[in-house]
Order: sequence, then structure tokens, then C-alpha cells
Amino acid sequence: MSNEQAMQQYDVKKYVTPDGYTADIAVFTILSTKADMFKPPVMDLHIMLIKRSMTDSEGRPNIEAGKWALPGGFVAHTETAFQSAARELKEETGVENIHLEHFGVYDTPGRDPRGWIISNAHYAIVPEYQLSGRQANDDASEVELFSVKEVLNLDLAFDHARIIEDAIAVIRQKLLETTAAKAFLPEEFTYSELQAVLLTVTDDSAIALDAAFARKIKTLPFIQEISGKKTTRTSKKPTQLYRFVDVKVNHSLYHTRKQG
Amino acid sequence: MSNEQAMQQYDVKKYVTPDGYTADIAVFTILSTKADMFKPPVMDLHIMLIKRSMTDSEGRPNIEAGKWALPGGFVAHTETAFQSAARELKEETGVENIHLEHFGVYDTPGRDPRGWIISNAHYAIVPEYQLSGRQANDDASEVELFSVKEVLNLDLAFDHARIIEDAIAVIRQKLLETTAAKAFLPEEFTYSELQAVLLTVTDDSAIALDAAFARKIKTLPFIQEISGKKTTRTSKKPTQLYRFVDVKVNHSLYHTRKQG
DNA sequence: TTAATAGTGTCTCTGAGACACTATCGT
DNA sequence: ACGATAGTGTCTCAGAGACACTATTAA
Repeated sequence: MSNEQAMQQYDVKKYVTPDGYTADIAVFTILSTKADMFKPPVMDLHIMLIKRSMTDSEGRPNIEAGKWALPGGFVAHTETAFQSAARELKEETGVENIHLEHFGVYDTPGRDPRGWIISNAHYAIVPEYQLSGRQANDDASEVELFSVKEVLNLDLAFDHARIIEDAIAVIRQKLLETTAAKAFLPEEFTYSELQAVLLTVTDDSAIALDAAFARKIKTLPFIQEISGKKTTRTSKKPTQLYRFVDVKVNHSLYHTRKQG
Repeated sequence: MSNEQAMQQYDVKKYVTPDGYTADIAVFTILSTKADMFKPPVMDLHIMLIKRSMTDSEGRPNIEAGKWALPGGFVAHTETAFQSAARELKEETGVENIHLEHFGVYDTPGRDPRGWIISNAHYAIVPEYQLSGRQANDDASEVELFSVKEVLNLDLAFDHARIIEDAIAVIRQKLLETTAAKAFLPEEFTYSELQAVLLTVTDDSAIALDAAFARKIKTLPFIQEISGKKTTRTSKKPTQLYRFVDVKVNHSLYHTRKQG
């Protein structure tokens, strides 16, 4: 029995089907709130939101108008949600070639007043300088960065409060348990710059104490000292530069071996 | 501008929408391939598949008929994919109250010959004894367990080869990096039983060597010795029993602290 | 007594964590 | 010289990994 025969009898319209399939993107960036000469940075994790226009591109009243929301949009049937996320991010912000990852599906009945609409949530990690050219497009009247400390106080569209909450938990975990911090940093960075990134999501003393962290960074298998290369951008005393190297990091609960 | 006004002008039928939304479940179980008296077990990780019927419930030729596939089915618009996975698993296998988790979305255009069909993949962890009552339902002509070592040699329906490959990678990671092994074990277990579970997905010497692992298990913060309680089911010498305890396990790359 | 499993004794090595101390530079 | 950042010296302690050794039981 071939699929061709089966297909002749299959009627795709017979069943209740979703009314839409969307991709939303939580774009994270880190802003240096203090960046004086010869000072280590102080950083704050931010998320980029858009303010939904009062009217849509055809001039009709918009759903959830005036509320803050994650950028995103409908997935075309010729692409995956992941591709759609990358495309929409590029269209809406001009940002491309960045770390983008799927982290969740939001399909609770009633989450969108327009009907049965399934959303795939992604997060993106973008260094500050890449967002300089951002601007609002047709469906958005404003684009703005909010500190993750206050973003949940906003009036958010749909179930985006929930999605953003999850996204923050995910990025926190990724920053601490993977080498994702790399995406927030320049190629070559000092221990205090990596430390500042990590301090946006934790206050653990092993990271917060300078002496401890300066020593620790030398033992991390995925970070390499760039021998002889130093900078004075964070202090008057020239500071050692490091870079990430691609090694598989195995952190099983049951053994601490570097890797095999 | 209220959502009510916007909704009056919104036509849900205006856009191309998905033709279906499904949930698939990779049900994992561990079979003891050696379970003699006074012997530690030897285990093998298995995945449960169904063989797709030649005809559907209404007697017409079925899509991907005769091929092996993950159990699953269409999500109703009154439920989430996750709820659907739990429901279908219960309907198809009688199994409930188990560890079930979403791990991926499969939406590549063309993945299903019936049209634009999005699948949410889940994995389930089921102790061997819970699968004893399994039986094929209408859409399936057979239900069978396959070792993960050979399952990819089968003729698999749709893109299930890819999904299964991903599921195996996910469960491997979950077993080693979280306390998921708990779901394969009885409440009280010996070090060699936990060891046997882990050896289904790794051959690392720190786990494979008895003396090393017997010592290691005592230092794991999420495992507790049941003081004074022993069993002889794995050896003639009475063996210490352990249980999992619920503690938050923090395994950041940047510090090894137990937790705060 | 033997075979099999479940441990323990002891050694060496690495790294964590704490705290005091030194190093380097612009101003 | 001072202030600020970036380290190092040194101690103690826990645990990893290796290997030899002991312990307990059924048969």
C-alpha cells in the first residue's frame, strides 16, 4: 500500500486545525551601566520589546494594541519556526548571525484571542553594539530595552509575561551552565568582563569575589589565556586577556572529569 | 481601542494555517537483560514504538502504513500538546503519572506528506514493570520495545528517525546531568542498580569501576543512604540501599559549590 | 573453601575557598 | 604617594582516581 494511494483518500480539511503558528523572540543584550576609563564594567541584562501599534499595516485596529510584546510573527508554511525567528529578527532589528535558540512552546487554549495560535519561543543573545541600529517596523510603534529586573511590571500582550519569565530563567541557566556568556563578550576579554556578565544573573560569592574568580578563570577548560596579551581598558594595571575555546564540556552529576 | 473591536475585523481564515498539530512520545524504559539471583543487573535502554496499521480506523489505507513510528496523535484545540501527550500515552499504553517532558518541535516543511503538520516531541521515562500491560490500539498493529542500539536500523515513518535520534541524545544527557535516573529505579536501590542505569548511556570509567562508583555515591548530595537498610537482591553480601532526595542541584560551569 | 559482589585503606594530586599580601599603573 | 584594579602566596580541606586490600554470604 503506497502513500500515494493513502493520500488520495486523505482530506486535510476534515479536522479542526490551528489558526496560526508563530515565532516569538526574546532578544537579550547586556548594557554596561558603568563604563569609565580604567574601571571594570557593571552590567545589566536587558530584553528587547516592541510596543504594538494601535492599528495594523492595513489601518485596522490591532490586537493587544499599545501593549509591550516580544517581537515575532507568523511562520510561513515554507519555513520552520526557527528559520522564521531568524528572518523576523533580521527584518525587525537588522541583527543577524547571532546565537538563537528555541526554548519553549506556548499552546495553552485561549492564550491568543484570535483563536488557536501556537507560539514557538526563542531567545537570542546579542552584544550591545549590534542593537544600535534597531528601529520600530510596521506592526510596532516603539522598540525599547528593559532591564529584566523590571520588565515583568509592564503591561504585556498575550501570555508574553509568562514567556518572558521562562526566557529569563532559561538564559540565566544557559549563562551559568554553558559557555553562552561568550555571545555577550568580545573575542578577547578580561576576567572582570566575564565576571560582570555572570553577575547579571547570579550573586554567588565564588563569582563575585575578585580574587577567587581571577584564579578560577585559569582552571576553566573552555577558556584560554592569550599569552602575553593584555589590555588597560578595565584598570590601570594591564590585565590579562582570555578567549573562549571550543571544547566539549561534560558536566555530569556523577563525575567531574574534564573530558575523555 | 479594545480587543473586542479589533476582533470584529479579524478574520482567522485569511491566512495559510497549519494542517495539523500533533504530539509524539518517545517512551523509554530499561530492560534488565540479566537478572539472576545475587547478581547485579545488566541493563539496556529501550524505546517503545508502534507499527502503523495498514488501514485507519475507518478502513481506508493508512499513511506510512506498516512502518514503525513513535506513538502519538493529533492535539485537540482544547488541550496543550503536553496534555495531549499524557492523554495519548495513557490511552495507548495505560501508563500514567510518569516523568514526561517536552524536548523539541519538528516543523520542517514536507516532513509529513499529509500537509503542514507540526509535531511536538516528548520523552517519557517508564520503569519496566509499568509497561507490562501494553497493547496495540486502533491505529497500531503492534507495539514493541527496541534497544536504542538498533532502533535506527528500522524502517521508520515520517521524520521519526530524526526525532528518535534527538530523543536518545536528550535522554542520555538527562540521565547524566540530572537526577532523571530516579524514574527508572525503585524507591530504594543499590549502587550497582544506579550504576547499571547510567551504564546504558555511558562507559566512563568513573561510573564503570565498582570501587570508584561505590565510593562516589556517598558523596552525591541528591542521594541519601538509608541507614541500616540492606538488600541481598544483587549479591550475597548484603548491600546498602539508597534513595533520591529532592535537593536543587546547581552545577554551574563556574563553581562547584553544593548549593546556597 | 570458593566465587562473587560490596565495599574500605591509603596514597597522591588537584582544586576550592579564605585571607593576607604584592604588583602596576594614571593621576 | 594614592587609589584602584589585578592579581599571587599560603594554608586547609574535600574529593578524585588508582590500586590493593578486607568483608560477607550462598553454595
